[in-house]
Amino acid sequence: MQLDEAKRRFIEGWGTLGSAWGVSRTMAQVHALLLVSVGALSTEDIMDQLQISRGNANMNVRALMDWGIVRKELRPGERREFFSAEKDIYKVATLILKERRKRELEPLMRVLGEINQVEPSPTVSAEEAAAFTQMMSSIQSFANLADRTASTLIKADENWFLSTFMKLMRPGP
Amino acid sequence: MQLDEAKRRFIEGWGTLGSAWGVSRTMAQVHALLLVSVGALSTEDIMDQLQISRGNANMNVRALMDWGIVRKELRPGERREFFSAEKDIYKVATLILKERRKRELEPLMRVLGEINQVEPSPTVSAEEAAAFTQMMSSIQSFANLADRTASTLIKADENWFLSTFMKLMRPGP
DNA sequence: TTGAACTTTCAATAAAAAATGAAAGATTAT
DNA sequence: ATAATCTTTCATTTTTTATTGAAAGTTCAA
Repeated sequence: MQLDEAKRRFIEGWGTLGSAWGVSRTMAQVHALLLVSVGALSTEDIMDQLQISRGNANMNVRALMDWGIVRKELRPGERREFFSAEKDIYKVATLILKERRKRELEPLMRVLGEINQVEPSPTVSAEEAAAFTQMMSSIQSFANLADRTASTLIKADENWFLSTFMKLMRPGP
Repeated sequence: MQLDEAKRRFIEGWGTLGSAWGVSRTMAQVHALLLVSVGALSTEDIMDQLQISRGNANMNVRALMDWGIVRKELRPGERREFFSAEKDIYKVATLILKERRKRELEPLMRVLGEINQVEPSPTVSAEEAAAFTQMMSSIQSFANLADRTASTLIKADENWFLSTFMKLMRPGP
């Protein structure tokens, strides 16, 4: 396969994956494009290669910077900005984990904390209230597990990340 | 807080979480409703409680059954169907993991496998081709890690799931 | 200070995804 | 076989989300 064709396919596949995980297709494609580009790209480059508008390119590149997985690169004597992606895929995973934890896990835990005590009420059976409380507790415990696991992985360096996951996969003696 | 209000908030929160993870809001809400309901619910119950149409309720309940996290419950002498959710949250997590692995990880790995050899070409620098190949390899290695981790967790029983994650969080001596 | 080069914003538009509801399809009792 | 009851489908509509592009904003050199 030719390099261009391979890149095209990767960008498409990464976009599809992104949309399955709640990331907009274009944002994932911009990320993919930067991942497979050797140097940094300008907004214009991104517009050309993905056939998207200036506003769209700008918005998505900024979103990727918010996630911490794309950096702005300034060149002396150049007015315009260039962008490059973090190439270490374990670092990328860590940064994404960090951001999703903040954006999704934290709000969930807040809600769970707010609703875990239900007042006794004459119109509701004790059984029903108990079932609810138990379900909330078990979700809370799972969320806590996820939260602590995430924070451990986030703090860890890459080698530790890898080796710990390896242990998880093949629990040794 | 009253039980009804707490349920309402949970359903809303679960729906929001779902949409951040690429699951439609309504599908997540139907799941949440079944999670916090003591008995099984009929399609009509779901329509009433979530204020959605029959077609919508039916589609989402079937999707949840495809994921393996909701079961049909038939009652003797009743024509209509009732639905109930798997209440063990670790089991739910395992079933979701299993399905997402199949739907998203496998296609990604297939694409990566197809594009990892790029033909040498006179119009492309060796450096560029090498960078691409290296990036694809590193993503492949990460995908493999994720795949093997997922399959280990899927095969594991609940206690093992918990205890292994515990080890991951607090690596002991 | 002006204007050239670039970035950002945002109201309007387009595209994609989800929801509706009526009709068609099942299933069972009579 | 027919009717009653319930489920499924799917063309249409609605809602949500993403994209565009022109205008406004910024930065800097001259």
